[in-house]
Amino acid sequence: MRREIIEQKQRQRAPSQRALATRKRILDAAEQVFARNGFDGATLRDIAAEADEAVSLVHHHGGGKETLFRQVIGRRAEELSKARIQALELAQSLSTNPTTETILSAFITPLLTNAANDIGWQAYTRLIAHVSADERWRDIAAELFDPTALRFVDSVQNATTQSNRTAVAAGFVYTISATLAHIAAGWRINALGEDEAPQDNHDILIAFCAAGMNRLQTV
Amino acid sequence: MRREIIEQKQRQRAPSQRALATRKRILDAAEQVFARNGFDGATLRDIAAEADEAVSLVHHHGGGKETLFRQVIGRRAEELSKARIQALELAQSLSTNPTTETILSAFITPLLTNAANDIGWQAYTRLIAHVSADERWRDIAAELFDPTALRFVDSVQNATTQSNRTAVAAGFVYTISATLAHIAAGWRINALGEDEAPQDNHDILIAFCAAGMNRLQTV
DNA sequence: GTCTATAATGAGATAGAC
DNA sequence: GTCTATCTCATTATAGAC
Repeated sequence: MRREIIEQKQRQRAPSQRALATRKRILDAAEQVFARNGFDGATLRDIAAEADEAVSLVHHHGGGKETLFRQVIGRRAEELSKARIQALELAQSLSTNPTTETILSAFITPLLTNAANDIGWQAYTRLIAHVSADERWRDIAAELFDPTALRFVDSVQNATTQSNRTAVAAGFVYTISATLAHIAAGWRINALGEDEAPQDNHDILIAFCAAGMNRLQTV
Repeated sequence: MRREIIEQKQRQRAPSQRALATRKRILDAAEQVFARNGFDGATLRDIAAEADEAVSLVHHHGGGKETLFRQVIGRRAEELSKARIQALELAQSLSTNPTTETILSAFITPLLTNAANDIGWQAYTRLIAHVSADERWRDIAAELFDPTALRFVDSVQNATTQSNRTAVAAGFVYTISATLAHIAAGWRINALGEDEAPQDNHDILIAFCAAGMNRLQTV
């Protein structure tokens, strides 16, 4: 019947459980491989192997390499932003003037906590590092991460009574950068610390960044 | 004559001026392209186009993609290390107890000054960022950058009378990370600062990192 | 949706004349 | 050293049977 055909175009049949599971496994695999090798270093074959699926299925669910990358980035972005905003609002409800340290902690801790417990989030963190470091993904950062980041920059500017907004923004980018190094460059910290202890201490990171921020008041 | 053939193997004819110039142009081009696109994103064809040379010449002088990459990294490493050590020793000669800020400035300023005046050094800075962020180049960092970095970690540990060496190493890695962000992520700083002014202020960076370091005394 | 097969492209590397 | 031509392989992407 004609009508059925038209309806199919408008509202496709809901995906089966198996299809959804396949799709999830492909996105999970892509997350791992992109995080490990970067966008250019990753291949659809690697991803297919990691997911134990056919290459063409990766293409089918992913919609091409770049679309797949953007899907993977987008998948956890909203959850992360919500957790950050929620932590910020909690801090603001507890004090009318939260400290710089408290604000930065609200930004950093949700990501670090997720990453500590879940290899997917751990990979996602490295993905954010790739996006943050490569201007080619500027639009992704602008769409998915900047709105939240701007709220935090506002709050920090408020907390430090800093009139130079660009300085605050710079400090915030340094903070983001240090956070990603904290997670992804543990090998370098161990090399320079001449120590095998993989000390994953959030407090050191947050103290470092908050002190740096506060110092900018007087620059 | 047999003897001539043997001599050729031992001591090859010195390269011509033209060959040296070609080689330099290829290394310069590789520096730009690797910095722009990363190791995986760069192609020998891009490099050849940038150098305006044949692809096979890139291969000839570069010795393959990875060797070329290592050559480019190695080319400026010694000069950078010397400038850093020299700045450190100067600071130490002026004061028996140089401040954290002075020490970090000795590490950061040579690179930033070079990068401000020379597009080759600017590209090189982004290359260091790639090497620092990717564990796959761990051996390069260990060989070319860690010896100098270790001297600075020692000095900072001394200046901050910090017993927890891993904390100092962590702070130092955060500092390196922030420095690279300072140079490579100006676009992000502008986005979050809601400002077009490309404020390249070294003082902000150094103040931020030194304050962060000093804060670690009490963590 | 799934899978096999294959197209189409672009990559790094090399051969050999000059 | 230089340059043209080419090899070989891995890549993304698609076609079409089930």
